[in-house]
Amino acid sequence: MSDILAELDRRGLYADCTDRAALAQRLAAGPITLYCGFDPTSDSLHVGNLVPLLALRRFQLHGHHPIALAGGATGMVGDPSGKSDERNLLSAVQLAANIAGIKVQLAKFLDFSAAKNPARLVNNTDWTAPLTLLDFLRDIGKHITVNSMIAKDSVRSRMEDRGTGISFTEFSYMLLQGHDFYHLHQTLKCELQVGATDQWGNITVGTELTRKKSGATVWGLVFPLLTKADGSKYGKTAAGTVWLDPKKTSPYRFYQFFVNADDADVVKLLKTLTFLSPDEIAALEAELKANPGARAAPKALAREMTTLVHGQEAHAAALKASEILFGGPLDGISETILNDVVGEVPTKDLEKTKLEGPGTPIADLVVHSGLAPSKGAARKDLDAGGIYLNNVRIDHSRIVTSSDLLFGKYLLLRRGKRTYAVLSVRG
RNA sequence: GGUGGAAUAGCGAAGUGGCCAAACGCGACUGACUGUAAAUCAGUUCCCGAUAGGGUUCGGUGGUUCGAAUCCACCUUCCACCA
Repeated sequence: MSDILAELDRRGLYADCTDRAALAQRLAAGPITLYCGFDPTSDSLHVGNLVPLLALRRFQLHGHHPIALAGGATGMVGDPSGKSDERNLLSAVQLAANIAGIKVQLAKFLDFSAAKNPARLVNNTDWTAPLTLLDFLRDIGKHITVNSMIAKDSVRSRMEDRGTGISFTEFSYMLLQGHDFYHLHQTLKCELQVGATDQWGNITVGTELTRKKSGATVWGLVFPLLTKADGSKYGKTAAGTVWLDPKKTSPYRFYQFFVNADDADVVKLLKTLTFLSPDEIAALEAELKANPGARAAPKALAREMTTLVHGQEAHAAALKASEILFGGPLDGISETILNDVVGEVPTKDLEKTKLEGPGTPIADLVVHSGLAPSKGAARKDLDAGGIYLNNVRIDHSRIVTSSDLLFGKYLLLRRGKRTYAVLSVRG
C-alpha cells in the first residue's frame, strides 16, 4: 500500500492529525474508510472546496474507501466555524436544491464504480432527521461536556464578541457533525474524517464521541486552508467566488482565474490542487524561475484544473479563446477562430437597428455588454484609455456602426487588459 | 440599574455651523512598465450624467438656523467603567 501520508506531506497538504503515528500504522495495515463533509451553503461547490474534495480522491487512488457527505442536516443548522456572524438559516427548499447541485459535482471527482474501493455519497439528513431530541440529548449530548465545547476556537471567538454572540443552534452544530462521524463508524466502519483546519474542532468532537460511545479509536486529519501569498483566502475574486458550476463560472473564466495565479502561489497550487507528480511540479518550478515570462507553470495549473473540473474539451476551448484574445492583434483573424471566442467570453445580444443610421455611442455598448455598470463609469474607463473595440483602443467620442462589426455579426469589447465581452448582433 | 463614550462612504479613520460629496490609509478599477505576473509610479473610486449639471449621504426621527456630519430633543445599537 502506497503511503498517502507521505504524499500529503510532499504536497503541503498535511496540517494536523489527532494521532499521526497511530494513523500511519493503521494506514499501513490496509485500506481505511474515510469521509469528508461538504456544506450545502450554495447550489455549487467552489475552488475553496477543491482541497478536501481532491484529497478524498487522493485517498481513493491510494486504495482507500472515500465517503463524500452532503450536509443536509448540518446545513439546516449552520456551521459557526470561521464565521463571525450568526448565519441566516437556509430554507428547506433552497437546501434541497443546493444538495442536489453539489451531489452531482461531488460525484464527478470520485470513482463510484471502482472494483475494490468504490466511493460512496451519503446525506446526513438520512440518519439525523429521524433522531428525536430526547434521544439526541441522552445518547449524544451526554458524552460531550459544554466545557470542551466552549473551548473550541469557533465558539470562543463568537462568545468573546458580545456584539454577535452565538445561538444555541449553531453552538449545537459540532454535536451533529460529531454524531455523523460516530454514525459512519458504526454503519460503514469509517475510521477517519478529513477536512480543512477550520474543521479541527468539529472533527475532534467526532473522534471523542466515537471513542466514548464505542471505545473505538478513529482519527481526524486536516489540511491547511488554501491561502494566497499575501494571506488572503483563495478562490475569491473581485467578481466573486470562483464556482465549479460552469453556469456560474464559465470554463473560460475558470481557466483565466488559474492562469492569472500569482507567481508566488503557483507552485503551492500545483502541489495542493493538481495530480501532477512531484517530478513534473519540480520541473515546472525550475522553469518558472529560469523563464518566468513563458508562464509554463500557471498555464499548466490552469490546464490541469480546467481539465479536471470541466473536462478536456472545455479546456481546449478555454485555451483557444485565451490564445486568440491574448495572442496579439486580431488582424487577419478568421471567422472560424473568432467563433471559438464567442460563447467563451460573456456574450450579449444586440439589436441590429442600434448600429444602423447614426449608430450608437460606445459608452452605451460598454454598459450593455456588462463591462461597466453605468454610462458614467464607462465614460471614466474610456477617458482612462481602458476600453478597446475589436482590440483597438478608443475614446468616448467613438460612435459604433455596422461597419465595426466583425464578420457582420460581432463586436469584441474589452475593458482593461483582460476583461472581454462580445456583443452578438441579431435580426 | 448608574455614569461616561461611540455610531461617518466597501473597510479603517479625520472632520465639531458655511470653503463638505466629506482629508488620509487600505481595498477596488484604469493607465505606464511587464509576462494576461509581482513590485513601483500616475489617474479614478456615493449615484446618474457630457468634465455642464442633477440626485441622495455622515445610526434613526424630529427640531434650531439663511445654512447642520457638526447644535438641541427623543429613539436605536454598541463600547467602557461602576453596581
